[in-house]
Amino acid sequence: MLTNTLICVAGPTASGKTELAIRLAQTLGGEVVGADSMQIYRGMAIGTAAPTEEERARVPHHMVGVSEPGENWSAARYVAAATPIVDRLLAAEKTPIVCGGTFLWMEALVRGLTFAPGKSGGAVRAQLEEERRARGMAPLLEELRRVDPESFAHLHPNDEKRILRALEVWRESGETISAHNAKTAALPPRYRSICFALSFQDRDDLKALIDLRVERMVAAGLLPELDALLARGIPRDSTALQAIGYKELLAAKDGLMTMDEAIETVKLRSRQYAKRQLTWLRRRKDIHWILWDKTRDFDRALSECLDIIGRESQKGGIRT
RNA sequence: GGGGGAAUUCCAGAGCGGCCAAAUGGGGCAGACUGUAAAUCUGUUGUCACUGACUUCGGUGGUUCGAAUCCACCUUCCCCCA
Repeated sequence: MLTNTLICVAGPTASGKTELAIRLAQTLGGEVVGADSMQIYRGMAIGTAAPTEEERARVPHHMVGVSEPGENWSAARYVAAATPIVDRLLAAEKTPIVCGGTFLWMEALVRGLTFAPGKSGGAVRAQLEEERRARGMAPLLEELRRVDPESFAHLHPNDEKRILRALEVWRESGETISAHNAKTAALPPRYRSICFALSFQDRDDLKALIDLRVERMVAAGLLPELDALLARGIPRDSTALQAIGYKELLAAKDGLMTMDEAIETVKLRSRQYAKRQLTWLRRRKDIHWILWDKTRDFDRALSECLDIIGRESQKGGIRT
């Protein structure tokens, strides 16, 4: 059992994170801490492929299905909520198995990122949005160039979201986001961690599994699940209904496409999402890849992980 | 059976004598990512010996200095009248 280290289980959607995390938790005497921006919501189990009742009965899960879908989460809020849980587990000598598809959240938790001030939905942000509506991006871009030339240099002019964010941080704190990020990047990670990423050797196998899983979601009642959310009055523009699967079926309900087209779109968007996840993970050089050959063999994956954990422990610093 | 229309690069779809390896969108591939991240943004996408050359726009043959663009025939598809 590891007592001062957490294990991360990453990988693109449908790669088998949930099952591997549970097996690791069972073997190491740990508990699963979700790191997923959509599985965090209640009532979206089918569409987000969240761990089932049976799976959750095998080992305790945290940060999964804990929020009303109408709420808005962010990486910062997630870190604030998950850190005490991780600390509590470590204090109880249980290994936190951090598992999920939102790698920004996962990394922020492990590294202990402190985000620059300014919360989404704040007054400064509203002001910025208003200025953009009134005068367009050009003056804002010019302000960024003046105020934070470093961010200006590496942000693409079309990347409005990040430009607004950079200005928000500046106006709110008087510190540039580039200075803040440089500062936090230099900090040592809050937790020692060993990270695994699951994927398939051949991406076509991943794609096939994603397609299959979407079909299963539909068969399992994705549409009724969406209807239930709508019946509960979850706003259509909420973060939760931006989730792949829900937004496409919603479009079909609105008559923008047929249900079959919507389902095909869900498959497509899921594949594209998986690709983005892989891009994110590829730049992490400290990650241990576990690659499936055609089918997912969890016995083999588990023993591979345990070998790696054993080797990493030998390197020192990790108490077992 | 008669009349009309269309065939373009992975897909859709512009182009309608030279500025076309061919707009644009989609998809693919690659990348970025520090408070919405299942989001958002970027690059690239005929081949090669890649600031140049070569092969493409249903097929064959013509007209022309020059054709994806014009003509003839052929093939396939669509529509209308029977």
